[in-house]
Amino acid sequence: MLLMLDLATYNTGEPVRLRDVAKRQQISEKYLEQIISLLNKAGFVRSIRGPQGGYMLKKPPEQYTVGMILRQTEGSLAPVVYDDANSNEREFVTARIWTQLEEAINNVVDHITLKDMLEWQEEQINQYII
Amino acid sequence: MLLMLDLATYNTGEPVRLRDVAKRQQISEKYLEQIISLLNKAGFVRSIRGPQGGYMLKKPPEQYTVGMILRQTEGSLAPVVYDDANSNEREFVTARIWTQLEEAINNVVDHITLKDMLEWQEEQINQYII
DNA sequence: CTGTATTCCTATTTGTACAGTAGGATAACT
DNA sequence: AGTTATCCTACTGTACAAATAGGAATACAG
Repeated sequence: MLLMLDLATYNTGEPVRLRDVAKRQQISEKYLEQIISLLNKAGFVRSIRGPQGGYMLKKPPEQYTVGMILRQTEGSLAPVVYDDANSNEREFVTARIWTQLEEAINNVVDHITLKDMLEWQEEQINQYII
Repeated sequence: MLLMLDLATYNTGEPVRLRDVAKRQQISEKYLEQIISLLNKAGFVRSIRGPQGGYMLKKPPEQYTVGMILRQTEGSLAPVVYDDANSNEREFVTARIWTQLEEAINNVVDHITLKDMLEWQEEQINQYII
């Protein structure tokens, strides 16, 4: 999440190195590698190898929702993965709760884009100035 | 959760033994002991020791929300516990997302009562008859 | 064409929270 | 007194995210 937000923040046309993201977000470079690998395979970012290489968002920030990103980097968004094989009588009622929760969660994360987050960052910076 | 639903289902005035809950819900009795201990300390159930003992809901099913129960049995409901100590600039934006998620989740679980779940159970049983 | 910077790949370790196990102490009914 | 149930506390297992580690592949710069 912070990784994608960082790429959006430095979305200048020049590729962004993981080393810089790691330094800014205080996350180990090795860990970022694994996360970005998923985002790369999902086609969310463009990677450029070698010196002056790095990563860039493929699309503008408003086209990435938090949901899209989390679904790639975490597995599912549901607090409990609903297992069809266990859909017996005993769990029918709890399954109904998980479904409602999943809908509520999706409704939040699918309506927040990277652009929204960039704007929140702006607001925060302005707070310090005033 | 299934434990409280079971107590609600067999809410006749007679105490319900954990052994019976364990058998019905296929959860180990020893595990149920630990869960009910939390619910007991929270004042949600009345316990009666000795032979013919067991547990009973203190209040009618419509006065227990899923949120109340989960907050006792699980720790917090938030997918990530928001740590004030880390509320620095870096996490300001993500904290805002967690807050929105928490609100959405609470909005779901605080509006489902044990009575609702009992009714869902009824619906399910009727399905099999028809 | 060589050296260096970066992504890429895969395996291993660690931390942690939830689920489950175990053994016995305490209380109350008959 | 003996049995039935709750009560208490400590330990074990397991699954998953977070983090670490070492090296292979690629591409630029001189």
